[in-house]
Amino acid sequence: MDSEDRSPFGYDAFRRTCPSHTVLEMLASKWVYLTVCALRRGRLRNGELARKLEGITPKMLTQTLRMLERDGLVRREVFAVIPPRVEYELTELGQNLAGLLSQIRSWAEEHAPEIKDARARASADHGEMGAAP
Amino acid sequence: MDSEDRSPFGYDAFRRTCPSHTVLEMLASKWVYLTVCALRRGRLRNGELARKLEGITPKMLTQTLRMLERDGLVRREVFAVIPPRVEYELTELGQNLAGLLSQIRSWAEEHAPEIKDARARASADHGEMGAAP
DNA sequence: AGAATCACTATCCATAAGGTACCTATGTAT
DNA sequence: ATACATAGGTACCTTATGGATAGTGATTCT
Repeated sequence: MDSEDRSPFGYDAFRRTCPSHTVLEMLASKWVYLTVCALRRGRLRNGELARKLEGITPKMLTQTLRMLERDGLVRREVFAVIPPRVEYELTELGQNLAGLLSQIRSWAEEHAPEIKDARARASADHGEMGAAP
Repeated sequence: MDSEDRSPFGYDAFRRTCPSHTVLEMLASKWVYLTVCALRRGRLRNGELARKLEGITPKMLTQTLRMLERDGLVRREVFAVIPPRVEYELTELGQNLAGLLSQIRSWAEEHAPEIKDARARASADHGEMGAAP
């Protein structure tokens, strides 16, 4: 039965021409996850985001925010002052998504140890480079 | 307050050296989403997955499955027959995750129209190439 | 005999991620 | 007066990654 696989909306993310597939593609980015999670509890400025998202480069931050804005998940507000001030906040749609993405983040944090162990076991089974006494 | 941002597990996905950050990185792939969703209701063979995940290349399928296996989300079973028979199924950890990823998939399918509209509006505002009467 | 199934593997190329440097405009410090 | 800091970017370049194409070996189907 495939009926369980199809959403009741007529969209099917398994088909690469389906709009929902491109949505999934857009969500499949660690910076999207983290940016949306970071904005979850309120608006932030560019610099605040840059500090919160450890390791993000200005280019990736701008790119990610522009994409989220384009897709209607983030609202960008510019204040005409010097030095410039720009604030970002989630739209309603974005907040809706943020709930789910936060769950994924929590899952990642909760199960990180298990996965770390699994990886260690995998490289021990495979790599097998330790000099056994 | 940052307290709400930190999980009760001592892991913080915002820090790029945290194991949970690498877990998030691993999850940030459309093929991971779709593969885990596809295996949600039972074990499948390589070929069955290849047909279900429209557009995936054999390389990406193998790569994705190997990664999921390495991280303990998928179990791989080989039958020593000719022609070869290999089956994949979710581990308990994988099934646990599949619930969340299915929600993301449903969200993508449910909100695809809104996002499509937002994109159309964005390119209309920006592109602005239509000859206005 | 030739094609198809099956589960991969190897190779190449285009795209995307990522890093560094620089730009705008102002106020402040020296 | 020159230099620096702030803030929010853009431009340029290098390196990973994703994706396309073709091939492997053994067997069954037509």
